[in-house]
Amino acid sequence: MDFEKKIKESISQAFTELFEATVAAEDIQLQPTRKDFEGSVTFVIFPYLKLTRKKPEETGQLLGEYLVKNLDLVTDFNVVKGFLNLCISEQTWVKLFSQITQDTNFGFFPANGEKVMVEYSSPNTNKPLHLGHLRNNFLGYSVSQILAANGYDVLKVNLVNDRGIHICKSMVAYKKFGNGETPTPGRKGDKLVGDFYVKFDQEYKKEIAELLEQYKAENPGIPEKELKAKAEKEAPILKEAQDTLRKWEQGDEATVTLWKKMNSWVYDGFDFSYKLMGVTFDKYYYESNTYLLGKDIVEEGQQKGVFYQKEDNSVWVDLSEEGLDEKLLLRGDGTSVYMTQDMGTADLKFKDWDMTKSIYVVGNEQDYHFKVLSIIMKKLDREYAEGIYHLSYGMVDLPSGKMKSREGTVVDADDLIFEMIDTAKERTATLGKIEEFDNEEAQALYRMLALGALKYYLLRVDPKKRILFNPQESVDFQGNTGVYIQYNHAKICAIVRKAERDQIDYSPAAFQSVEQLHGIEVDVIDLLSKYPEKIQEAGREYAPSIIANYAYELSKAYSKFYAELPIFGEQDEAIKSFRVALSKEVAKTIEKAMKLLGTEVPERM
RNA sequence: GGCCUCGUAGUUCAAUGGAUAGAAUAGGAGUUUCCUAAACUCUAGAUCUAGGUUCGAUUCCUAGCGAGGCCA
Repeated sequence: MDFEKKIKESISQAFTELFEATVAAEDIQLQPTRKDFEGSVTFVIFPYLKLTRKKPEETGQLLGEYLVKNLDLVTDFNVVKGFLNLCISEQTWVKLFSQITQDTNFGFFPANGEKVMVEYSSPNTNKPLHLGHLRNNFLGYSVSQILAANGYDVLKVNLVNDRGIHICKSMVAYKKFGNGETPTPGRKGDKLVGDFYVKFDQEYKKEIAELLEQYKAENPGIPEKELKAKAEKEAPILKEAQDTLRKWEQGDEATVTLWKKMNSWVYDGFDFSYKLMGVTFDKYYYESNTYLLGKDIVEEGQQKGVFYQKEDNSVWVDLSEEGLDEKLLLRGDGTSVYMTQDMGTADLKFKDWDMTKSIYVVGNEQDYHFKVLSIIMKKLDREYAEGIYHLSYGMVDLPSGKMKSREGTVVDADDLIFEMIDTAKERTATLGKIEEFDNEEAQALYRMLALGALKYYLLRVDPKKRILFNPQESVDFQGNTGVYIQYNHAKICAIVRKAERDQIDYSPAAFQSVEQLHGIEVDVIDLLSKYPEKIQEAGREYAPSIIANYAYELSKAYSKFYAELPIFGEQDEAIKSFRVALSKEVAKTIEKAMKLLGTEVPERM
């Protein structure tokens, strides 16, 4: 912010002149003044007492006097203990606000020439998307938007886990029980395939139980645990799935054809869900193309002496220097592990997109995995390794505990969104504010509100923390919610429409003469001016929650302004113009911030 | 067992080492001849425990307790 820089410079100057001490302007930290005290900006004196060799109150007094004398924009000050609170002139606020309104790129940073890749979603193709995926998708999409606003060239990618034993399980169950079923409008492809995955598990459990009885009869005296483990390995349907996987790897035509068919059903289902939730990707990767990558890197690591081979030919990396243990990179029989693949994919990504940062939006159960991946790529001197960042997020749990797709306790993504849309519809109907909407407009609004509520709910929380989701009461439409923010936008749109109708000029020229501001107006300008900092902070921390909380704070400040101060009832034309302009700027900022969260805002609601 | 993350009002979330720990919700009390009451105002309510570093700790360090996760 412009005037804060001036204050810092002046404080630095004051230290030289008053105390013969050197304090660099850029090292000086200012913070917002607490609401209970007079002033807008606060300088904390405590850390400098050794330099000034005076009591905090005295130091504050001297600095305060200096600033008032030397800086026009500081009109007054007060000192409370070690805190110097500064009052900023109202002309300064009006000027600052006027600059903001004229900056068409406010909150967007120019291209910085750096590329970044954000990998998110990364679903398995054996089941539909659920609540946990929603958190992932919203986070990934939002972080991409935030980084783009910070000037990065962002590529959003989805690495689909389309092969492996899980999809083979669905295939086996489909072959056995599918009767040639195909997706229908009422049963999307991902749901259909997911149902067969569940069916597989049911059959598998049945077979285990049967086998266990048989083994128990045959082997009296052997502990049940052992027998059960054996049954789990020997169940015919599992064998069949493993056999299917082998056939797939050998390129067996019938197997590959069925695999392709079932996956294509799933992709159609996912496309629908992604569209519904409003997320997009620039590029897809498929594990069926990447799962064999990485073996050459293992070799490279051995040659460089970073990895080593054990007697059974397995390859390992020793991470004890980093406080971790040894990690397997290639099995004795030469087959890959997940890490092998991820190493290969990391190189592939870099070849495709030459990025300085590579963000992986993946749940926190993989913290260890990504820690290791990042260390390994550094050991291999990959230039992008420093930029690897695991955006780790906590699970979304239900009151009943963890969601388990096999046990049917998942909250399905589509279902949840549709329920939210219904809730939005009901609430809107109760309020009866949109009678003039046609059906299409109404549907668009319901969707906007539903997704606004849901996205805000999942994004306002620090990603690291796990979320307890109570389907009955969690996502609200009142209070600290996405809908509250959207509501403020709609209210402002009504103001702006009226201003246009009344032909009110709210350009800077019309309000530059304003000399007196209400405290709430200063608060709103102050918040508006902080928008760019918040964008930077959110980009630095990969934290949409910072944007979400900011959007709420701004809305709340505006709401208070709206309730307490008249706009069109104001007699002074300049003030009236100013208040319209202030409203308009808040709406613009809300819209921008919400867009970074992947959320749209309505003009009426 | 080893390692990682989290622990703040009844509940869901905030707080670059700064002042009297903010919101929302649920509870209590109010506000609509005035621009959208999905709102606003007032009220009551919390830092897991014990040490340490610091002028100052929700924040950093150590130990413990509790929740979740990862690795065998």
